[in-house]
Amino acid sequence: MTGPSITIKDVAALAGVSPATASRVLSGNPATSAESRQRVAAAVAQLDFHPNAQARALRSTKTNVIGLLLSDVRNPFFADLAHAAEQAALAEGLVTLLGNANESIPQQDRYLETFISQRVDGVIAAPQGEGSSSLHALLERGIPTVFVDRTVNGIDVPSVTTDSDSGIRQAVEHLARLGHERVGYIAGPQTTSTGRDRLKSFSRAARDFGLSSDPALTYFGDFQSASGSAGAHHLLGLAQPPTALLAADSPMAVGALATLNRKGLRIGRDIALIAFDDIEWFSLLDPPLTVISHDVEAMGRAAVGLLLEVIDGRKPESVVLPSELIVRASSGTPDPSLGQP
Amino acid sequence: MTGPSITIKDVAALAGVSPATASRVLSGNPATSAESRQRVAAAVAQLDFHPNAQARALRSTKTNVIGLLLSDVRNPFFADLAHAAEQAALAEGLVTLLGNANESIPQQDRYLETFISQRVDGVIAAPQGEGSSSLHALLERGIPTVFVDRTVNGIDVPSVTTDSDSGIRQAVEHLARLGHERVGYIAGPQTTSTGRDRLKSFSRAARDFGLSSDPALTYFGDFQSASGSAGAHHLLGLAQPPTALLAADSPMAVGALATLNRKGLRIGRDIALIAFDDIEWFSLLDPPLTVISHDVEAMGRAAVGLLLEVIDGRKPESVVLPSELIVRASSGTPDPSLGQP
DNA sequence: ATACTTGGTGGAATCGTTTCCATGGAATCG
DNA sequence: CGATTCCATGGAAACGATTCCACCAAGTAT
Repeated sequence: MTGPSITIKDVAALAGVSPATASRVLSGNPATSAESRQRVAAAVAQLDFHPNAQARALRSTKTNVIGLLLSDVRNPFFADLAHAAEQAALAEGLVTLLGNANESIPQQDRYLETFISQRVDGVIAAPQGEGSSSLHALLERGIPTVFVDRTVNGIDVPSVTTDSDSGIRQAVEHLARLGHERVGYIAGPQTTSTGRDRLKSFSRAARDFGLSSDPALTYFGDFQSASGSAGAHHLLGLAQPPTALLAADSPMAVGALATLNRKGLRIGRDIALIAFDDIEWFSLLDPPLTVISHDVEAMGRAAVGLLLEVIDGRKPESVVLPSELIVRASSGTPDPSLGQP
Repeated sequence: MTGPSITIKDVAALAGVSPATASRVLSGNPATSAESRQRVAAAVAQLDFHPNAQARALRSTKTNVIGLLLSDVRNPFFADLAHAAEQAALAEGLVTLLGNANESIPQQDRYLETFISQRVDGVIAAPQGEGSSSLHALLERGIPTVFVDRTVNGIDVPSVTTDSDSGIRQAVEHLARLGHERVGYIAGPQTTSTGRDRLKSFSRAARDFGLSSDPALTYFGDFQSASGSAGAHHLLGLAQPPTALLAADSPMAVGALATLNRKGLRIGRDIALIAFDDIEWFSLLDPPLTVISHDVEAMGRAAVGLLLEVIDGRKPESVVLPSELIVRASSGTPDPSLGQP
């Protein structure tokens, strides 16, 4: 069906030059005559030649491929991030090898091994857990790496993260002002830096603004929607249930929302709900959801920018992007009749 | 920083065998002694050897990489599809190179060229428009290709698509039963097969069930949310506005939803809304959205299955998956006071 | 015993590029 | 006008794996 594929030798032969010259023309090497350039270009067009990226990479040790490792594209936050990073990379002439770790360390390792074997020029990762062995293998090989969204303790690579603290603090203050005293927190997994940081911020803010610091008000989820449902269910079943819920990411907020709806609670009246991560349609819900928002697009772009610097051999500073509260109708005044059994 | 990388020769030397034998051990060739296997394995572990995928692919003409070309990962439908396909591929030992065409033909071509250069083992594509030049280049090279979600007229490759007709017909019948006569349709771009097929199904069903076939009731969007907003705005501004809206994909439905909310219309009472594509949180809206649902997970798996068959040199039959209406509260009885200026 | 498989092995060619090095001609300089 | 630089070029050696081919030792059939 498919004959022997056309190589640079065929192009060179047709153009009447040597493969070396053809290669120089193709790579834009200035040491070429106008004549050669023109003839090679014509031959390339005529043969519809596509250089073999494997052979090229083998010789030049540059693949123009980067690896993007994240948890789950189905999470809108990561989908936005993937889109932003991929588009930014494309603008720099890099294509993206996508790895979905599915919040699973073995699968993360699987993809990191693949990235190493593929000799990617660099890796952008939202790492799981505490430095897996493959993560160390990556760094020991000196493969340029940046972290995005999350970091790993004790691994010093440039990162672009969100300053969750400011947004969470605003959210807690907002709830406190409205008179909430018991706020349930659906936390992310404590094996991720974002999970830990956001919980810490929440606890500190709760203390600072005089909210209950009852540990029973914290439920540990896994950043996926089912755990948000379970968390809301659990928290509302407490002897002293919270009057407001704060979820550490959007899928868990969606899960919590489902539970609240199922229980017939009126959001924004019977109970307040705030989500970390803004998603386009959160503002379309009834009531619209109060959220802690951050600029995911900027995060993706920044990650690619940092990675390019690392590839260039520099050691860029990490970037921390702000977060802020966007108040909508889902966070209302607590109902005094609640929480009084 | 990073020394000369370790090659199979280093492994062979350490194991006291030839590179040929080491290679055989690594690729599971049975013509190896237990002794060699054991020694090579030990050397690989000790050196933390990762074979160079480029060199391997160059010689063996298999990359174990497939290209996945789709429109936009931010569209939950494609995110689900990407996730399903990627996981299914991974289970077969293939990694996925992701290309986001962004509903743009030049960008689609850019990625297809990349896939060709990367010598991917196969391509799963949700194609834009009518066979671009790069799409033909792909097929002329005999690169195994399957279409997913969409097809292209005149290009005969196996595909896995949704039978939109059944779902749309059910939706139209449902609306007709409720007494709706003027149903606005927010169509997808007519440069995609899904855009065309769904419009055709809608028109036919509208005629069959006695709905108005006023062409003004069809608005042509581009499968992205902004066009859904614009479409709803336009349709509601007609002299005889529709009492129900059907959007051909979920982002456009979200856009329409935003417009309806902004106009203060009560969905399910003042106006009915149905979306093609079910999204987890559509059932969480107030009111929950009536949708035409199909199994995206199955679609992704089927696409990988077909691709593997094509790679194996077979010529599999295309797969058509069913769609069905899921009635929720957003599709209600038309308000008789509407549409009577 | 001789011939003939069998199974493991190593040497060397090969995949398609890039890049080092040498070369030859034209242009520039003293 | 001869010597030097400059530039475009081609030949050939890499890059790191796989795989063809020949080989040798040991086992089996004659």
